[in-house]
This record gives sequence, structure tokens and C-alpha cells, in this order.
Amino acid sequence: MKNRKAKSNRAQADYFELLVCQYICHLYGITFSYSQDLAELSNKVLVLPSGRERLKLQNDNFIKIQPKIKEILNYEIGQKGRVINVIWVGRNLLIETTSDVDAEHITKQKTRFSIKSIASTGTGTLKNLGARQIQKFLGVNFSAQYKKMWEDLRDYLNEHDLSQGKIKKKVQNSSCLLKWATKNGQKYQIMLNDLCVSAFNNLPLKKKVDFLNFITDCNDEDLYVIIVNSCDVIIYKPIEKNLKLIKNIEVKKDKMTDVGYTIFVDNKPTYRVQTNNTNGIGISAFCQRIFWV
DNA sequence: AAGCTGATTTCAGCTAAACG
DNA sequence: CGTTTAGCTGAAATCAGCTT
Repeated sequence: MKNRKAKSNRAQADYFELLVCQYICHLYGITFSYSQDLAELSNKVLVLPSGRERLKLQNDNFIKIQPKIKEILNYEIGQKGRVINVIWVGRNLLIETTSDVDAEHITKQKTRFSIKSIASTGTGTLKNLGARQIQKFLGVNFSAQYKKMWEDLRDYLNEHDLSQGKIKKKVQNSSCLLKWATKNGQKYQIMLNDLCVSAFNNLPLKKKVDFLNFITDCNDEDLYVIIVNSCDVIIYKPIEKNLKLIKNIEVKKDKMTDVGYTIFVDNKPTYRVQTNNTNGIGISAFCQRIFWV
């Protein structure tokens, strides 16, 4: 467990998004209005451990996707007219869209990009669901259990007044306490996973389809997803993954662990789900992360 | 009722650590 | 090794409690 804090940084993803913005502006002679942000982000990344390598990775990955972006936009320009504006969406419209960068055409139509830059292999997180989305799509309300998890921990510490944040810090700073909290949290983690599996399998087909369409964000016809990692560039349009003629969607028991499961679409393993916590098991909120298989 | 403030949650994202 | 699990970041959204 060395260098934990060095693990990830949002600034890297933001920096990458802005490289793409800048490139599109350059392609179509549009003023790039995020120079200041780009410079600040570059500095933020640079001060991290191996900052220089991190920046280089983003720059290298960016070079790999340039021709693809150009190709897509040239096609879209044929449909929607020339590009007149580039908008860094970033995390501003979290609920509405996963788009990171929007190119606006003269017809007011858009071409949107969700971009993932990954150092090694894999396709990144497809979706990260909090309690609200879990309740909405799976009908699982875990708030009572979540409360109980914290009560267990408070009882164990005999600490009933301290704020949750303070307790969390205290536990994080003691490997012994953290061990206890993790063990306690794991019970609930497994519980939530079980609840979600059966809730999912018991949904009517239509609701399963709704859920899967939501996690792929496939109601947006202007959206492209571009994933770049050490071996290749993956591009798809979520709308093309819209599930219409599907007969069977289910979680199969043989591809399951205590904390994760695989969703099969017409018997083909398609999505992998992780049930865990955002900031450490036993000391933070639960979430589910969904990945392509 | 409406506004403020600080705490907590949500969610996209990256990647180290653990696992087999 | 490749795959799975999970810790961490950051910023917006939401919530709870207090005040006006």
C-alpha cells in the first residue's frame, strides 16, 4: 500500500478532455477558450508523483485518437454542417449526459464525445451508481442497512457524538480500527450485492432494458464514446447498443462473486458489476460500478 | 418560507493492489 | 500474466440544521 494518494487524479482526465477540445478548435479555426484551464490542469498534474510521465501518457494517448476524432467530425459535418463552437462539458452535466466534449455545428446540432484515457488495459468505468440510481433502477433501498453499518462502527468505537467525517479519519489512521470497519462493511457489501442480483433478475424485461440503456447512456444519438488505452482505441456509438430485440437478460449464478456479478444479454456475458464503496469499505457510501466484460 | 453553511452523497474517472 | 477488487480525487448535488 505505497503511494496510495498517487493513484488517481481527476486533473488528468480533465487535462485530456481539454487536449481534445483544443484539437477540435484547431481543426476548424475556432478560438480555444480554455487555455487558462489547460495550463492550470497541466500544473496540477505536474506536481503529482511522476507528474511528467502522467502528462506524457495523456499526450501520447491523445495523439492516438486525433485521426479518429477528425474522421468522425468530418463525417458529422457532412450531416450537420460545419463546426462553429466547442464546449468543454466536463462534469457540468453529470446527470444529463456523460459527454465530456461537445462540438456544436452551424445547424445547432451537436456531436458529443465521452473520452476515456487509460494508462494500461481495460475500458474504464462505464457507470458508477450511487444509492439513488440503485433505488431508481433496481428498487433496492439500502439506507437502513447503511445506517446500521455506521451504528455498528460507532458502537465498536463507543463514539456516538463525533461526526461521520471525524470517525472516518480516526478509523483510516489506525490499521486495527480500519480492519474492523472493513470486516463490518463487507457484511453489508455482500448483502447489497445479493439484494441487487435478485432485484435485477426479478425485474420485468422492459425494466432491465431501461436499466441497461441507462448505463450505456444510449439514448443520445449524438454521442460517441472513445476509449484509448495502451493497446488500442475503441470507438462506439452508445445509441447503436440500444437494446430492442432482446429476448433474455439475466445474471447467471456461475459468473458471480460475493461482491460482483455478470449480466448476460441473450446468453452473452456483457456487463460486469462491482458492488463496493467509494472511499473504502466500512467507512463510506456504497456504490456499484459497471464495466464492459 | 427562504437563505446560509457545513457535512455528506453522488458519480465520472483513473489505477494500484490483490487475486488466481 | 490477465482479471477482479477497491482506494482515491474532485466537483456538483443534496441534505440537515440553524438563522433570519
